[in-house]
Amino acid sequence: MKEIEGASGQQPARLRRTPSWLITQTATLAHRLVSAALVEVGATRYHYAVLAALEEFGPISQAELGRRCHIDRSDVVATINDLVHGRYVERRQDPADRRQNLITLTDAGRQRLQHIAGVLDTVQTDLLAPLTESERTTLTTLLRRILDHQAAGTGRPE
Amino acid sequence: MKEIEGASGQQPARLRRTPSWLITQTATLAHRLVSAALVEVGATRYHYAVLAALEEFGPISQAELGRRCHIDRSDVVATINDLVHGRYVERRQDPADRRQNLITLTDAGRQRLQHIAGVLDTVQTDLLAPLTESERTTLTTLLRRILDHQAAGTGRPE
DNA sequence: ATCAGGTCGTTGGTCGCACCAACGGTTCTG
DNA sequence: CAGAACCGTTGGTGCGACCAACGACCTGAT
Repeated sequence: MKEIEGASGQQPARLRRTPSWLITQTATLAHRLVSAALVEVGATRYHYAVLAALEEFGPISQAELGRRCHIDRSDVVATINDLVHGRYVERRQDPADRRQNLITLTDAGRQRLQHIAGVLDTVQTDLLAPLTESERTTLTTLLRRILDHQAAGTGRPE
Repeated sequence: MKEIEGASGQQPARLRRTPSWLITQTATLAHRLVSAALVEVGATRYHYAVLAALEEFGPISQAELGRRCHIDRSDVVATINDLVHGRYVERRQDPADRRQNLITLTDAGRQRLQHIAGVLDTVQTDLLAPLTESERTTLTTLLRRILDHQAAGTGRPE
């Protein structure tokens, strides 16, 4: 038998009061759920980000993809390799600027994105279960504020 | 010169609407800031967590430390090794149960914790700069709710 | 008293993510 | 035309989170 003793497993209060700790902790949790879900469909976070960017912005270069999704150029290469291999995107040299590759989303890619988005949506509702609808938007807003602030003002100019 | 062009670097809206994405994104940001700060004092997240737990709960076994801080047993080993090497904790076998090591915080360790906490505090205020005081507590509360819910109800019983 | 099953510390890996340095090819700019 | 800047690519680093397996040890049921 297991006997769930509630007395033992308590976290240090100091950690519970440290926002950055809570953020990374929550991220770890989200990470676990998202990863587990993505692994099942053979995808990765980078796949999702890149597909989403391509859907929204159309054919675009790898460097631009990296900038928009905050992914390192070198990691974009591997991601595109994967996606090309799965026929989700096409990579071809931009005739107008032979330094660049133009990445194009295929129909299969669009489907793929839809699929992954669905998977993530499921995880989302699971993760945010304890929050009301308005709380979720509040959380989203606060996080966005932090990110935008850091992107614009302090820190790197995105 | 750098010329901060604001027109190019926009993120896909799909990502901006995906909470789990925002969370991991924010975590990455927090991670970057925290790491940079911790590296300067030669510490790591695990160090902080372990020290905080020892301060709050007194002498305790490595397994228990792992449980309280959500750190894998094997990673606790390395962390304690580091801390022992820096004279911040002492590791000795529990005479009552020779399977366990009892980890004790030293005075230097207490100081160390204080120091690290100060560093993290600085990062915190930087990270949460765009939020008002009440917004910060809101954020903290929401994150806590998510974590507690997952720890208690769904998922693992902590 | 014994023995199976559980716990603990430890070793030795794996994997994803974020990042950096450097290279050749290309384009832009002075 | 020369140098600066940019692109894709290769190769490598480091942290954080995990997992499997081992010997030593404790405990409970028989």
